[in-house]
Amino acid sequence: MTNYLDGLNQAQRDAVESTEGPVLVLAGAGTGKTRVLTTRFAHILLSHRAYPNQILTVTFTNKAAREMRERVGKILGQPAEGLWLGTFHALGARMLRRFADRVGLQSNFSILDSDDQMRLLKQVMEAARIDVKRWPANALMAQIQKWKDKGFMPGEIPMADSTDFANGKAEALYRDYQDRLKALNAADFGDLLLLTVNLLKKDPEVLATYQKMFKYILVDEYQDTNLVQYYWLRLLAQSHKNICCVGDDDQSIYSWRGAEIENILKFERDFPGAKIVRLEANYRSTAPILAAASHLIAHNTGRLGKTLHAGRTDATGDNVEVVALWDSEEEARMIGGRVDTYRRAGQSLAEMAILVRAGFQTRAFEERMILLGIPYRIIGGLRFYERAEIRDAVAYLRVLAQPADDLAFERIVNLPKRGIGDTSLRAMHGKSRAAQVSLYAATALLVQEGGFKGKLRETVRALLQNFDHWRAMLEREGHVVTLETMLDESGYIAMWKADKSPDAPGRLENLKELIRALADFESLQAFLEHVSLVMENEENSDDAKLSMMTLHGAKGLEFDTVFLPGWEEGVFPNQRALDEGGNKSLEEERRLAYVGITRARHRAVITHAARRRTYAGWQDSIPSRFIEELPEEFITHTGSAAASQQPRWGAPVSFPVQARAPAKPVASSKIPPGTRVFHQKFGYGTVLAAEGDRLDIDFETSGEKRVLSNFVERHDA
DNA sequence: ATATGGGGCGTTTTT
DNA sequence: CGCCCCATAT
Repeated sequence: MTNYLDGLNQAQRDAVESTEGPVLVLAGAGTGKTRVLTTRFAHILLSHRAYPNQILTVTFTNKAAREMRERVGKILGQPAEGLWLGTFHALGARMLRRFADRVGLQSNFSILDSDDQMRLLKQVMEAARIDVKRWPANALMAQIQKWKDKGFMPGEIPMADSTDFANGKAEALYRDYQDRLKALNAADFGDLLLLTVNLLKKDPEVLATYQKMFKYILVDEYQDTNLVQYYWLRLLAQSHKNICCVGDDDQSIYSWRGAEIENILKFERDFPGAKIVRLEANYRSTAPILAAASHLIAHNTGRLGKTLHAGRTDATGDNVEVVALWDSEEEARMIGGRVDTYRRAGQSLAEMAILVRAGFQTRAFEERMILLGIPYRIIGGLRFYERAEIRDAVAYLRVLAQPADDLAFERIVNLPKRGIGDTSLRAMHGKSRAAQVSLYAATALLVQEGGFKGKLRETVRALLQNFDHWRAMLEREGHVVTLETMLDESGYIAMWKADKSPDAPGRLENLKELIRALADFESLQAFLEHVSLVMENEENSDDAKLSMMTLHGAKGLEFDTVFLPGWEEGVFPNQRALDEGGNKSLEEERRLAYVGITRARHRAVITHAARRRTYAGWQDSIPSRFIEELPEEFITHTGSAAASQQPRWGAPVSFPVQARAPAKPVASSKIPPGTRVFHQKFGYGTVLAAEGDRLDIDFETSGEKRVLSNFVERHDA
């Protein structure tokens, strides 16, 4: 029974066995973080320190939660059930449902997705007569989310976090928005945490319930927690203080979502007497890959400091490749070719991945793979439940489960088209406001009072009758049959069958899939919870496919071969991030690069192109500064656009550990107009003008371009 | 009430 | 470039 501890190294074992008191495990990439977490969980159980439901285990993604659940089950030798194991949001929802009445909700409240949120907010803004042209709703949404991330309820916004949005009305709009949510018996994603923390703060009984219950708390990816999540953990851990947070400050990549890297940096202060365990032996990657990643991340400041070393003896391997290409199409061709080559050499497609900075980048590769006949899968693209047809079907279910859900009702009231248009909807809204009831109830009232005319009246009456009928059916025959019947009788299925567009069959297929999935749940309620919080692209993932995903989506995964395309200034590091967050964002981009490289076990291929196709033609680009930050001795430079006559690419690096290296305007002043220069991508040219760190250069082969000064070398005659 | 077309936009990352 | 939103015509 103790063999689960075998095969752990000293540090890992320490992390597993230090069960009492606060523990921070600093786990570098590939150092067995998940293994430590799951083993620790099993250890607590098997040493009889707690029952399964007395351990709270929090992860960031559903994927991680699922994996934990599986691995724990394996150690225990039986499926792990009744656990408090899940994402912050799922666990928050669970607590909130139990005590919903204490925050003014009913326990069957709906969870809104971002689309619903936006529509609701727009309605709120309209009602407040805000000029939506001047003050865009998405900006306010972002602001509200930021407030929620920090744990502020309306009326609690400190001066420092106020905004001049809509002439200072933002906070009032936030309050309106929350009021509307409550009236709809709904919560948005942020509420799942915000309202729960508020509840724990304000209600000693609830707090005591959970504090007593959770003897042990395990937290994955602690570096990505934001303030509410931190409050949530601190409140729950206050009694037993057995909290173990696992994280890696070098992999903190969610600051845009409110993650506070500070949380991990100040753990010792928040939990006095905390023990710190460092996991530094990497068992995943070859020495060159580790060296590349370590060298790169060393350019960041303010790290807790960890030194990854190879934990395996067979860690030799090929250098990390940096491939310079002429344009983005060649990049796609080249990577497609490599994938094909490796596949023919016997490597499984399942062991290869293309990791991009932003979702749209996968498109070029998709086209290429289709052409080559290489099966691929996009991970984290449109999630299943975000597809229109799924959201429509779910909206039907929401109305069924909760008639007060106006947003769902509005979505399907005229879908398929029934002739219930704007005018009718406006009448319903009017009645709803006047009678202080939901849209659904207001519509029923209108029908009773003879509010609709002629054919419309019959249509509306029929729709309401249908819902009564389906609701009765739900009682009698269960949710699966009901959904099938409802989609059929409402005409929704017929609508797609009549649709001639090429994706209609796929949508029908998705609906079938939804019905199949529904069968796995014992209640409609449980299913709706799953759909809004958990449901992902659950492809039949048995056949080997090449994976494509964003770097964010790749965190926690590993592959034999990893392709990292688009390492160009503006793309990666991303221009927006740079514009918005300056050096702080640059460091986060660098961490993202670190995450990318460390996904690779044996082979990492970084590429960059000199010209990239954008929506409006071609755009020139220069190599990412991150490329210069890699250790030359572990890098091999190749590619059609690499300067073959140059012994080393990007040779003179004059800024050793400077984070914002290329921003130095010094270099350009040294290169006056008229100077003949050489650029790695564009070849020889003459400087036309110098401006800050940028040079306008007339290249002999490619014409006029603006480039960063430190990418050119002087070539005075 | 719906269909059609022009115009204006925007592209980071996710629970 | 393609998408979404809005205004106008039927």
